[in-house]
Amino acid sequence: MPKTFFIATAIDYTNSPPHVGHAYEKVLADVIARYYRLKGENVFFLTGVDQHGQKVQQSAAKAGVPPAEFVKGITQTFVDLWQKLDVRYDEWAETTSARHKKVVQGILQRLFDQGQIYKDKQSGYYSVRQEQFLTDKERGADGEFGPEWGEIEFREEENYYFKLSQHKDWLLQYLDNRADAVIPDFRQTELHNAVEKIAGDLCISRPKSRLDWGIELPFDEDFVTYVWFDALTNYISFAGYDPSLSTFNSQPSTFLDKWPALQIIGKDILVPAHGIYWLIMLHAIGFPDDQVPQLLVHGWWNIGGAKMSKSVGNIIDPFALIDKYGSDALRYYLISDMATGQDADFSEERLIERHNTDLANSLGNLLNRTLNMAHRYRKGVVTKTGGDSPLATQAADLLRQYEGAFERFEVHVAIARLMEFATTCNTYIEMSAPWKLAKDPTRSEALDHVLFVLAESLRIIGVLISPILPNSAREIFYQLNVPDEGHVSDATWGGLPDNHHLGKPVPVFPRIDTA
RNA sequence: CGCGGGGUGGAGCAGCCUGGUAGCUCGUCAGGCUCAUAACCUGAAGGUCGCUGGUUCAAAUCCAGCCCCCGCAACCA
Repeated sequence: MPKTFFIATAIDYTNSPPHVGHAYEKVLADVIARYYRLKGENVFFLTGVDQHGQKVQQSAAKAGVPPAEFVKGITQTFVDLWQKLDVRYDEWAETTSARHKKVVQGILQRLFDQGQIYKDKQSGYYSVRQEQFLTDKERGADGEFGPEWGEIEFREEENYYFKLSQHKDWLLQYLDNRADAVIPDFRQTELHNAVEKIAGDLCISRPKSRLDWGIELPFDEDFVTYVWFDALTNYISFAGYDPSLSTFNSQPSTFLDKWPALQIIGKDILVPAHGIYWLIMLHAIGFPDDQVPQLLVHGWWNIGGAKMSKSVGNIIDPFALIDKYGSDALRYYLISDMATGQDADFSEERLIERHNTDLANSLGNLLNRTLNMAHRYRKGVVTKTGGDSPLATQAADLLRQYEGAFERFEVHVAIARLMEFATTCNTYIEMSAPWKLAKDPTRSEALDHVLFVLAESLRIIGVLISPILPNSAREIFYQLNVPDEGHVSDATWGGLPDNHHLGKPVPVFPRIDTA
């Protein structure tokens, strides 16, 4: 059985509904997942929600409903969004599920038994409002804690700690030995620098007296697990990991077939959550180095150069965009207009521009004019002729560059190459001027050649654009009257049969009018 | 001396890892075409690739120093 390509996104926090940033990460994962499916690989795409924790407990209390009920409502908005955006995942992670709880507790118990978790007493200044201990890092320039922390009191509290610092050297060595542990590489540099500064251990519990919306520690019923061992564990608990089997190789084959994952996360949760805590957790429970997941770190959508944030109130609602422009238009904008790993600036005008320029004017119009000419001059039937076409060579180059870009997760580059090919086809039409050939009976074969070659080019574009625009690709196939292609090998020249009857042209990407 | 990112024609960006005539979209100007979604194609104007040094036959790209902008408490991808 072939190895499964496992791709996971961060799980979203169910404290508030999704914004366009959430949408980006899931669409990026979906596009990559669809690309691997197109390559014929088994794909396991995992995404979901993080439902526990303080903020949820607070928000629920504020809304006057129990946390479980509150979380259910927010979770549904995420599910609805993925449905609307055609994000097709294979497994859905919810941290309140019994299945997940069992794995979290199993892992905690094992680490506790191994002496990796210990109890300790912490005392210091504590912010009641923020529900956290404050360190000197939180002090302002004047040496005092600022008003944002509210009431400050001195407090003593017992908690459980995970021996994080014990694994620091391992993590440094792992990062040194694997250049692509984190993509892009500057993020790996950032992580490496952060790891070198690891000083203390990791607090992994909260006393129930101040937080009870979480998973109870298996060895102490007075505490719940704090976010790290709860949320991060989802990547293995929903993939079939069995915590009762202590060695990695004894894990069930359903798990071993999938793992390790490619994990897509935002730049804010690389350090320390995923880059440090998660990787060390896996190492501590016995995952060998070659089974440590690769982290693909993406940037942020800013608004006019400023960070998108609730407090500023510049959150972009993805539902409104889908209702206005459609799922494919939003998917196209998000994926094409951001260089993977970098930040980008979100603007609705830009979304419209990219849609009109690339999809309507270039690709959509190419399909439309090709089908129109085929119907006008040849009653919709295209005939194979001898002779090579420059487009065949270009298509082969395109495929090679497209695949190369995807292997590096530079989806924006793959899209750019696709659009360049569409432009090449448009230029080809100008050069060969089919409308002139049609008037000259002696050039009949040349006309057949041009029309056939264009239809074949469009078929290939349809295949290659399907991971990004699943719905539009289907429409393109329908109008070309070819099967809904399912494999990247269909993107090689020569797939279109002779005497092929093309469908009727209907604009696939109507221009978005702003006037 | 904290960490990281960015500084490329009027605007927005790619290229930088793996040095070799500076590319894309929008905008402007001129032309062409008429199959097409007022779409398409060609050409032109417009850039000291933040600054200063260095390496090299050759630097936007590598190295050093400097300047400016952004992010690194929380909400949060």
